[in-house]
Amino acid sequence: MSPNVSRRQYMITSAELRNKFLNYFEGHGHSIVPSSPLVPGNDPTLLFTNAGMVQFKDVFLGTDKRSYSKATTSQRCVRAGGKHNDLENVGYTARHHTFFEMLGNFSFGDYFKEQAIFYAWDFLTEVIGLPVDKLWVTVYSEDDEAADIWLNKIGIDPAKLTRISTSDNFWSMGDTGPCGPCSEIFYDHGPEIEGGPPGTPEEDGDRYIEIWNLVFMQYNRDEQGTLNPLPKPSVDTGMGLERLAAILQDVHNNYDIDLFQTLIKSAGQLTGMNDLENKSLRVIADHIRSCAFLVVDGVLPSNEGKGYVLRRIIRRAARHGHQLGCKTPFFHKLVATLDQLMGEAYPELTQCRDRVVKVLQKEEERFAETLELGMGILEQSISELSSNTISGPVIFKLYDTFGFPVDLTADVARERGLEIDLAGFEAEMEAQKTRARASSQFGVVSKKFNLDGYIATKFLGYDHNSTAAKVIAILQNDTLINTLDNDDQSIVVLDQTPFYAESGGQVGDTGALTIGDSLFEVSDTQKQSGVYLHVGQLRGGRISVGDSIQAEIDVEYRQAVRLNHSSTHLMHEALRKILGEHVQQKGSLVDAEKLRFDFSHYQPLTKDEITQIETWVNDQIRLNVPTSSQLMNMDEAKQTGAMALFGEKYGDIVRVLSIGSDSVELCGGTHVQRTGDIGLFKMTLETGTASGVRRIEAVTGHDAVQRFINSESKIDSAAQALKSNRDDLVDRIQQLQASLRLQEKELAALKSKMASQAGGDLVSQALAVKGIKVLTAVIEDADLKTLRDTVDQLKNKLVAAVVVLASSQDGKVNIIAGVTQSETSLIRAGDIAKFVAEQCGGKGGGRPDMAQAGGTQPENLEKALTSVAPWIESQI
RNA sequence: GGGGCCAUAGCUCAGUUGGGAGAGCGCAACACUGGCAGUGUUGAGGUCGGCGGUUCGAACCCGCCUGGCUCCA
Repeated sequence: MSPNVSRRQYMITSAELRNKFLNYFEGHGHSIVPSSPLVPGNDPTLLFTNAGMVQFKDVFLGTDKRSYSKATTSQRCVRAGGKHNDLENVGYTARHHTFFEMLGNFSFGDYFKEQAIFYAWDFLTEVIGLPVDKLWVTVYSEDDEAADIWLNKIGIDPAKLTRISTSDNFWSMGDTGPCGPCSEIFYDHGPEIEGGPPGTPEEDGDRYIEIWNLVFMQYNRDEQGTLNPLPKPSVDTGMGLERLAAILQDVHNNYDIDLFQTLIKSAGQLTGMNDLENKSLRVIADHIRSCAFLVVDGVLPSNEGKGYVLRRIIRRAARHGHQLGCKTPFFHKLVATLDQLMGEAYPELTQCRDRVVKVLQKEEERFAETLELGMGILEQSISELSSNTISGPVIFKLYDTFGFPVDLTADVARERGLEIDLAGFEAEMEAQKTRARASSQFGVVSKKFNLDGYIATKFLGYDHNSTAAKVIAILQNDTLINTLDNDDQSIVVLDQTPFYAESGGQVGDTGALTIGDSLFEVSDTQKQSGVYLHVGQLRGGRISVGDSIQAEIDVEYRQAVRLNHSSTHLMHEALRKILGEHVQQKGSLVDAEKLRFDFSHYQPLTKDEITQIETWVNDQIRLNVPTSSQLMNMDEAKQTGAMALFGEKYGDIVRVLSIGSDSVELCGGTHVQRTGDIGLFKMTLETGTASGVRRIEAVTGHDAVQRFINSESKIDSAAQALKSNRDDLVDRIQQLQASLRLQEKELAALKSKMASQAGGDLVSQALAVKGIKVLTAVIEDADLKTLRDTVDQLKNKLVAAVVVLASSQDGKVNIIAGVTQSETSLIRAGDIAKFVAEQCGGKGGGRPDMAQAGGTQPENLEKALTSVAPWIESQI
């Protein structure tokens, strides 16, 4: 194809462009490597994959080898948050995205500068036919080699080559390691758009857009900052698919390319928004890509780390839909469109499609509730605003209480032209952190002791309950002592021990250290850099450093802990089997009384799920299979498929524990020998601790049996008390409740009827005061509601009247005063009620036509009622 | 582990100086209609999550508990 072919002659789609790129480099001997997941496999410093080279990092560093020396990828990337890509901007600018695809070619010690530059130029000008005069090139100021290739081998116009001396054109992975100069290719969108060429003061304008960055890794920077030439220089390039597509489709804004337009159209249909230029549609179109792929790559919405980023993006999309008037979940429905657009290039999306839809929908539904609530509160706060700034406390409350993300508050503020007090918000946040820290005190051994010079304690507790050991050190009040002879809390360090120190959620052992008649009671065991700390008190005698003592754990206590710990593993497996593979341990506590397990799951467990889990675990117990543990290195452990905890640090040698038919986990804890030892497993609690995290507590063994016996006995007692049997118990209770309710209702009806009769008799007793009938009376044993009903009836019968009825019960007086509607302008019921109540030692109030009062002096009631008529006469 | 918010009719929710438990939808009966849809009339349906406290009086104020949500650690 000639370089001068007009772009307008054909329209290349994003998908075609992606293929053209990969095919071009495959044709030049590159291996097409699939995009790696968005969650980087072994790089904890990186939140998400944000460039094509991430999956090759170890190859560039030389610690990983591949079967190929040239590769090409279309890498999915996420950038959300951080200084380079503020989530707030996405959708409002032409080129900010949370998700984008990076096209790249890589040479691992194969070709270098000349070939890399040739490929780039050849692809741009020959394969996809960009006009030469539209391209602009930069090189690092000191990179004469690259400049020479551009000018003399490629033959570009010297006026269109800029030497840049800033770090923009010198790339490095970190403070040390591979680094080198870059050469960037820019595209000129034309003079009608503002901005100058790279290197000029106007370069930040939108006219010249960087499309391809070629990184030439040729140095290794050592710790002194010296650049040493690499024996095999490498190449890493990256080109944004969306930017390139925009150029080829003759549009200036990335959101105008085919891929986004299809998504925007879909989003428009789903939200009922016809204006396809609407910014919210762009936000949604952008966000569906990052959200869908994050879920594909195993991220679930949560309140921290990666999950929190995902949740914020989903919720931002949801809010923009909401803003368009779409009040029901819609976002997840876009997955279908996205799958059509990108499923072919990323088959993992198609595979996980149903799960992605489910996760997004769930989060949308959950957010819809808090959104509605939060928006209402925000609207109200804004309407009450005295300045043009939303205060820190208000932002914080929205965030803290309703989970209403700060960037959404900022969005709303921007739309209304309001400022937000971010500093105030941060202050509130800091206060909350301080509060949380202050109240989460650690146990006795919170302090770090200086234990340098002590060798790690030898742990014998997997096979022994007791052992002889030598006292290495004794600590009391944070100081080392030689001899312990008082009963203040102390810490004893031994050379070897059967005591398990708290770790992996399992509590430390308790027990005793003895020598002769001396006894040290161990109440807790902790460890610090391999040194075991036996925490406890001396109960007699004395213990000195150097003593040979007998260390013995509390066997019963440990056994209870073992049952709970092994059950935790079985339950973890059950959760994954029954709820799904997304279940991940978020926290675990195992002590002698119970086990507690926090895990990621997006909704409360149903009764049925709980039953299934309990059944599965108890089935495993009855299988009574032996457990096994093996020490092996990490690579071997991975091959066994053992489950490791994300974010947990493991040593080189790990302990792989198999329990029951399927559970294999890395675990240093103590466990039963056979599953049957557990005896019985029963869940006692299922609750939530944070968004997306559920907590289960359960009991096992003796405690579980005891619980069962207690429950049985309670059921029997209840059945007996209700003169029923176990099977009919629930029916019987419902029956009794129904009959009780019926009787209460009959009683109320009866009371009302009696009052009405009593009231009828009273009509004739009304006095006439200045044309108003005044009626006062005591109705014995009438409650407030009865009095009220009677007053209403009397008002109806007497037409223009004041009615005061009262009753006394239990040393208290109830008073109801009523005034017919037309007389309320003359006298108010509230005043009458107050007048009467005050004479009976009480207070009262209410509406003009009806008021209610009470007092504590029934003996004064008669007199007070008699005084009503003269009082009214004096008032009107 | 420490905070915050929420719980009112079958459903969605309203309910402020503490003083008569409400609306819409749904449900039932009746009327108009050949029938359905529809319309109208009437009605049933509530331990205001539970327990305790303050008060003459609590859906409302206070404390504890249960459940859900949410933030921090």
